[in-house]
Amino acid sequence: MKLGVKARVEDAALVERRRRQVVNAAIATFGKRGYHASTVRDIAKQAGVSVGLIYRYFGDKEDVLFLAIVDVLDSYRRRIPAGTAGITDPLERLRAAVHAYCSVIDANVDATVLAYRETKSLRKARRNVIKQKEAETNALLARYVEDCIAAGIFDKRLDVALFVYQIVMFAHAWALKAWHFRPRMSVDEYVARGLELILNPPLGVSRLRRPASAWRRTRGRRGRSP
Amino acid sequence: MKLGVKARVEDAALVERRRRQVVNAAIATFGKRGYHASTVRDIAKQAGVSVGLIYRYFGDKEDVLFLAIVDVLDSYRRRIPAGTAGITDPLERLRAAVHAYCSVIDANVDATVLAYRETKSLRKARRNVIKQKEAETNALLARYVEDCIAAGIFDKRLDVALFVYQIVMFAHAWALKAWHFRPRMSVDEYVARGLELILNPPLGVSRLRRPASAWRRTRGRRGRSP
Amino acid sequence: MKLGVKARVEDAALVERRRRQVVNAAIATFGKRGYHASTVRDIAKQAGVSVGLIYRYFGDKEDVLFLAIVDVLDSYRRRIPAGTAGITDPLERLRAAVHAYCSVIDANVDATVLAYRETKSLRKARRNVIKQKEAETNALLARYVEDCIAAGIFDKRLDVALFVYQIVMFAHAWALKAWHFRPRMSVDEYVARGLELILNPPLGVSRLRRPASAWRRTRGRRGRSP
Amino acid sequence: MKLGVKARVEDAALVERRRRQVVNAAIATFGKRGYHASTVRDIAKQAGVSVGLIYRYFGDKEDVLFLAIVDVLDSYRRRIPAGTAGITDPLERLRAAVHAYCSVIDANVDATVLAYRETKSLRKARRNVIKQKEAETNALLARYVEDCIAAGIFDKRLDVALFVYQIVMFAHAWALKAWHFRPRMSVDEYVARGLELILNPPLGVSRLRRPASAWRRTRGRRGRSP
DNA sequence: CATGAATGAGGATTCATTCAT
DNA sequence: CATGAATGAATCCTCATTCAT
Repeated sequence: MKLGVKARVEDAALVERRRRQVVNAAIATFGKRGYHASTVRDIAKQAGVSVGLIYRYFGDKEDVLFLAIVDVLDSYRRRIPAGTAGITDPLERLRAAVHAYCSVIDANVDATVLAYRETKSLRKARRNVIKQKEAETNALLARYVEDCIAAGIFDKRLDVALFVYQIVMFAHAWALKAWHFRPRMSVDEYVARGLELILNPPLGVSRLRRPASAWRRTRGRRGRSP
Repeated sequence: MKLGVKARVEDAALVERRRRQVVNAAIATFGKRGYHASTVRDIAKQAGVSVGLIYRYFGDKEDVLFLAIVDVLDSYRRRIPAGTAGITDPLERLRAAVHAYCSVIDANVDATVLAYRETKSLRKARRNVIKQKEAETNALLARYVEDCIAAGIFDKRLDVALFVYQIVMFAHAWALKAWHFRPRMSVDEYVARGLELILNPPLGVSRLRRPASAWRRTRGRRGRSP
Repeated sequence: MKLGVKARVEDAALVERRRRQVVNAAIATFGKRGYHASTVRDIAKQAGVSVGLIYRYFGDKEDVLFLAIVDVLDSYRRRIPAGTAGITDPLERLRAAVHAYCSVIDANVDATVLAYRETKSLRKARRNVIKQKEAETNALLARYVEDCIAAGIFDKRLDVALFVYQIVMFAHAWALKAWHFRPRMSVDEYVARGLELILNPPLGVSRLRRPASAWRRTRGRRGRSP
Repeated sequence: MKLGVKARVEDAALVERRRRQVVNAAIATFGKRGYHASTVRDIAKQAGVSVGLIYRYFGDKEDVLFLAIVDVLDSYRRRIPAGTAGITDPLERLRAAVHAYCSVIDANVDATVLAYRETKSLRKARRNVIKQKEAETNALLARYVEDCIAAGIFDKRLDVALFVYQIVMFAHAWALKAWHFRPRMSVDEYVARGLELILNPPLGVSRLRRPASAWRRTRGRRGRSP
């Protein structure tokens, strides 16, 4: 009864296996044609099972979408730490994390776009689960960023929350704007050029302390005295 | 027969008026419930017209979606220049453009998300029109960025293409992640904090470190020493 | 929105007409094959309309069943008074009522059986409406019976409630056991023989007053002198 | 291969036992939710066996319904004689039979209603078996009635066939109109009051009036002259 | 030009039945 | 003999689209 989705089959291992089988097919199908345009029959065919089987492992079509999206988000949370394993230098670790993030997305462009397009097709409670999953991934990145701050690599006044979102959007953009980027460069190049743009400012550049009220407008030339 | 959508009614002015009426209703309806979950009846009711009428001004439901998305994208292209009118300082103009962009999006969060979610529901030819519209908006921003470079405010080696996309994603994020940002800050604060993050690097900060294997063409140390 | 069933069409007269058309078809179809075994398509075909149309005048298949059963019961309540119009002699009026009741049932055997079989397929609230309708018909008969008592034709100690149910069951039996009776006699004969059985005792035969508690058991010899 | 229902299991005693187990579950389940609304899984669960097992002892779902209804009718035929055992007075025996009949029905209201509702769901040949069973029960009662006539308790011109049906309908009404009667009286009271109504005429009461056109063979004035 | 009643193809879902273990 | 996972035909219902008024 994982995440509120209940199966009509007991054997937990079988449920796990069948659900993976169907979810993979669903990601492929939804990813290609979208949720509403995909029929349950399409998914069944793609998964090589009968329509009936799907309904023995999922309550309804929305359940399939839900677990598909959860699966995508979980793969981020699993692979980002995997991609940074063993790296101790905080900045290199952050770079590696971004690279890992973009790589998973690159391997799952359709799935990522799916998560964006169709989360709204879920009922509220489930949208919240999705947001929670996303928050967890963001927390991973936030940790790496904070490590950089702690190590003195990034300025301590860095706007961490927004910075993390900048990274997230950068990674997601590889999927959301794949039609633009993919014909023009590899993920690796994308990451390299993107990090260049994103990282330089935090990189030890001192930020003038600014009064809290001073958001917006006039920002004087700055920093980095020689 | 604007953009390949043809009406069964002659009077051009009427066509224009009716289409606007329907498109506005469609943006509201699609934005709230999504394209597939919205019925043509929903749109008709929202627009205060009959279902039949819609089919006299649009070929089918997809036509409505198409013109709705086009309308959204056009509003960006119209309002960004409007928001920068009269500003001569290149950097301030860019800032103003970003602010304008985020403001339009703020005023049309649902519509923006709609464009993201449902562009894939259009047939290929029309998706390309949408991409073209988006490219035009991007070109607008690129122009402002290049003005900054020309004015010596940004380093001439700035990765303009990616930088523009960074801005675009930043603006879109306000809609795509509205559930996160909106409860936490105003658009104005969002723009101020975001520009802080985004603009600093192009603002001529020397880059201290480069990845061992420098992606892409060599980039010399740079610029803009005081 | 008669009886909680709502149409998606405004024109009340049209709703009335279409519903009658569909209900008639439904009574025929349900009556022949039963509710569950009849498909909405069957009903549509029988009514000479499209499936879609049915759903514009009824919320779902159960609504059709409901209005079909209501229609049957209403026809009883309408035709029994019609069959007794002008008859002033209380006993003759009761006889006429029974005859009318059995005649309507004879004209609608399938529909009557339908009401018996499928009322349980309705949700509780609607079952109660049905019961109410039935009670109204019973009240009609009860009135006629009481008139006979008032006229001194029936003994005033007659168990009216049960007597009415006896009549009701007698009438319904013509439908419920149609397979038995119909090959053996006409409704007219059925009514005549039945009334013979049913009416004789109340017909002025004095009933020994019996203590209220004496229900059941020992009933002294009566009538029937040795 | 009882009554044309064949098992895929040899052991006759086992077949008997399993079928009883399943039939009991089926009566409970069908009785509660009706035949069509009950799934084979429901029955299996209620019986504490697997779905597969049911198909080893019954050909299909209809077989289960058939044997369930047969079982109900058989219980009538078994318990009516049981309820009259040892009673020699013909009238008392008839009274006892009616009481026994109503008591079995009271103990199986759902099952009785089931037989009414769902007999039509059986194919013709089986409906005939059911009718035959019912006829056998009726024959039982007819015998008791005729004994009363033979004993001179009932008039010999009594319309036996219809009189028996009157009794049958009276008994069935306790189930068919249970929602009405059960809250108002006990079975015992029901039987007592009902017999009062039913028996009086056969008990040799003179018939005062006859319809102008006397249906059926002439019936002379009888018994009990004033 | 505007309306909205009517259509019916298409899709989600259920459940009787089979069969490998 | 017993199980229950798997199947897919069958059904309800929706909704884009048409067309007579």
